[in-house]
Amino acid sequence: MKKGAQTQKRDTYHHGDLRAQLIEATRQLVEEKGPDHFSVSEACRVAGVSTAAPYKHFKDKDEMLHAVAIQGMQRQQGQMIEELKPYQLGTLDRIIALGRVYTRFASQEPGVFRLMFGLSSDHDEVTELVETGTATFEIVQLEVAACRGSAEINEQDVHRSFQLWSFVHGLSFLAIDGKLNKAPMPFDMEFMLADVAQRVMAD
Amino acid sequence: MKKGAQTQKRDTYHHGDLRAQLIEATRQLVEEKGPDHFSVSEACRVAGVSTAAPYKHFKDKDEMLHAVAIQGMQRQQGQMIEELKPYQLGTLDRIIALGRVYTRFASQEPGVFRLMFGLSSDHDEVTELVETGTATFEIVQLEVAACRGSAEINEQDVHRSFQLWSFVHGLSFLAIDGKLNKAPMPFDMEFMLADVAQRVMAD
DNA sequence: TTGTCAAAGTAAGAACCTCTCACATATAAG
DNA sequence: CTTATATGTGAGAGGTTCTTACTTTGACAA
Repeated sequence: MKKGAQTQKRDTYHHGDLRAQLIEATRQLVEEKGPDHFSVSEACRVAGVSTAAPYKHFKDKDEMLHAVAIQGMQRQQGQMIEELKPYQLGTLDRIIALGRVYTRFASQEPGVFRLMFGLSSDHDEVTELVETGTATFEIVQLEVAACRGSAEINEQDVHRSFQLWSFVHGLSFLAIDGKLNKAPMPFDMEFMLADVAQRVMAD
Repeated sequence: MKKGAQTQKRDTYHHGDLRAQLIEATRQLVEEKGPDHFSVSEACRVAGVSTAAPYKHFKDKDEMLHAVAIQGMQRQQGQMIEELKPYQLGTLDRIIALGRVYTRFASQEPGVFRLMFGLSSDHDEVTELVETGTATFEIVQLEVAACRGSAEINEQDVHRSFQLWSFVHGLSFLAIDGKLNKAPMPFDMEFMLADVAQRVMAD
């Protein structure tokens, strides 16, 4: 008889890979209850360890959340690279694909997405988070330049990339906040992405 | 000798206007420490009452935060109406003005802005919040229609309004998250707003 | 003027929470 | 086999949210 997926039991004193399991438990709980309303002790219960255990692996609660945010950024970036594959370099479809991944990620993992951007915890100071974010934005900029037929990013490309990022970023938040379904007409995400991509990339 | 703006003293047993003062204390603290890291007891210390007092006026912590979010929405809406005044009806300048208020509000009150949108607390169920938000979006839609020279909002207007909203919403978040200053060139917010407004409103 | 009631405060405490400390146990390296 | 180190635990200090029973006070009817 299993005792609820809630709590893990273990026969060894040492855990094996507590750090990874705590991150996973944190991710789950953040998704379930939201980044606010997450508690370290609950993560401990899920992982089946004492409430003191996490502090061997993380400085504090915020660092646990940071770890989940970092993994989220990496997952998001991975999905982008994957999604680009079917499309030919230099096409608008690739820009649209990046936007699709962004909004889809937010919809599928709203808790983690909020963690990545919505919290006030000083993310500036988490270098790994900043670096992953910068790398992802680099991908966008390169795609925008490629649409011009260039491999070099110029000032206009940066500008357009920020416009695209702002748009999908806001769209994602509005989506997970449930603001889009209040519209009088059905909301067509794919059309919205394509329309904006075309407008921003137009001369 | 004043005893630090920290704690209010009072000679009467009854407070007078505790609800309002608690909301103000909450707003201050949310701004200072961020929506996460806000504590009811600290607000009580600021207001100079026992930690049980708030529960005569609010169901729980979340309801206090909701109250601040609602006031934020109302303040934002007020600023929009004010900012529109100098500009002639039906001009792009009015669209730009709305965007300017949105991003400016976020920059000036990032804590409250995050509270209004960034938290997972079920804002759907706070009718006053939803209603104010809807009313504000109505203003945007009317301006978009007016740009077409119409007083009626059609489907395309709704569509464009969502594009504009998404954009300024995302831009605001990126701004308060400090993502915009990483750019290689200086970031010109006003130009960005104007450029996007023009692109979205173009035929 | 006075009696009573409801509104709005308090003190105390239950049930959480984060994080620290001293201590226990297992693993890997010599 | 011994020992150092990494990784776990139990206990607890001090903070938090929220409830309960009690107190104070202002308002209003008699």
